[in-house]
Amino acid sequence: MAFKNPLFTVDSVLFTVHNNTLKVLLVQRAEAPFLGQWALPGGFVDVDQDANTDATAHRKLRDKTGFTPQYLEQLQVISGAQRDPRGYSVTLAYYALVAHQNVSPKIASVALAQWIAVQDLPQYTLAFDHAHIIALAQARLQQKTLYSMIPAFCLPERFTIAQLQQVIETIIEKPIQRKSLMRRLEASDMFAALDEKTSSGGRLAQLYSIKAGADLVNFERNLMAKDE
Amino acid sequence: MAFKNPLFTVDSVLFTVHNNTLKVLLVQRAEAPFLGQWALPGGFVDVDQDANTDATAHRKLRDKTGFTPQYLEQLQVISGAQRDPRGYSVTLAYYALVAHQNVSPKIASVALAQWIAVQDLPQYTLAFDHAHIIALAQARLQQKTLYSMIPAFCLPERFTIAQLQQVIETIIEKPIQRKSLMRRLEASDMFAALDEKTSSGGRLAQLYSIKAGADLVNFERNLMAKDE
DNA sequence: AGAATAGTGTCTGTTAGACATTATTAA
DNA sequence: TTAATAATGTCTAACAGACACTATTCT
Repeated sequence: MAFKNPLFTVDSVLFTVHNNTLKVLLVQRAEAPFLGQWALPGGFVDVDQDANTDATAHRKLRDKTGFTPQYLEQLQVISGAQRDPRGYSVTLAYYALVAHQNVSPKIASVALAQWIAVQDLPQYTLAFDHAHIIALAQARLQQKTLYSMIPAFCLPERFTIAQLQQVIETIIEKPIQRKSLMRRLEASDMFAALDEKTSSGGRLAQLYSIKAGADLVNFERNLMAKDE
Repeated sequence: MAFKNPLFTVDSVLFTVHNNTLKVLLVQRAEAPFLGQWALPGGFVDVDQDANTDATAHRKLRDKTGFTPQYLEQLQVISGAQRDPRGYSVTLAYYALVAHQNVSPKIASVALAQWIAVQDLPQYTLAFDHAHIIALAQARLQQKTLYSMIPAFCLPERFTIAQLQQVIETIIEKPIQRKSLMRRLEASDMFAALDEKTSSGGRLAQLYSIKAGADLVNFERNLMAKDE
């Protein structure tokens, strides 16, 4: 076979929500090209270690955060001759979600990894076309938030409806009706109401958790069909 | 970098609808492994010819059909050590749509390519995990048919609502309401009513075509939310 | 006229949006 | 008691499903 095999890498856009801000995990590149610049965590498939590319994405994230994300899904492949100075490259991008407090301590200990607010990204120069990949991932996350409970994977194990609402509103950058959220939470059958409530300044709030082994439910309609 | 680069290939699941049957284009493999068996059209990226992997998919389909599909979209990456006897492999699968009469004559002249009804696939032994990839593509096509006009890309340039309805019902394997389809056709603004009608046994039917440069519209709800 | 197919009118069902009302807690 | 937050009740809006009805064409 006379074909030059293009470079194949796996990169992940790991999101979290903290302080009503959507953040993405970036690492400082330790080698050329783009040495020292911020980039998505990722790298080459290790054919001896990784059962498949999902395993590659998980392994690379674990190396940087010490943790496995609560949600991980393929985004898309980006490819071309110009996007990597080393030559023609093919990158499989994933996007992932994690609760902020799950990884926060670990991150702090790795000086080369850092959460950066998506809204601040214009102030950074990212390696490769990683800014573009993050934009694709954000758009996909926003879209999926309209028809699923995917934002629940940004929350700690026990959480309130108000917390879920906050995370959703942070992701889609629009307010939603609490009532609509409660209806969906009920209908999805993904969550269990715990025998516990939590104090929040007024009436105690019911705590929920994701049922063990619950699949992500897709609703038949989107929230917020209207533009504002 | 000490990593063995895995094999990277691009394969496409090209669908069409003919005689109320969903069909997929398969080609007979001309080389080992799986020599002579039916497989998806695809192959290696040619870094000198292909601007990106989309171009690879297009080129491979053009080689087999002489035509460019009306619609082409990434499906997902499938990877692992066991799926190709030559070793660890990574395949980017696309799915694509074309109007049957656009490629039919060309196919006939290429003995190595053939349309096979999806419902007949259990009778065939496909190369690699291509049967699995086709199943993934079919599921995605069905899902997307519920919230977009994607089936329009299986139709000739000028078509009637009845034809569109037939194609949709073939893809999702369920009947839909003609009225609902008309409402969506109107709302989507993707189609132009031509100054022409066509005879079909009764009242003449309005002909439509996809507006030049029209983007595929996504609706806010799915059709057929109910299971039957 | 009658059969066949195209297109419309309109009522129902479901679920999201809006927002008022009630419930519960801490200070 | 008051402020704050949680939860519910309920009306409206949008749009898909159902299906009757009208329109147009051919034989």
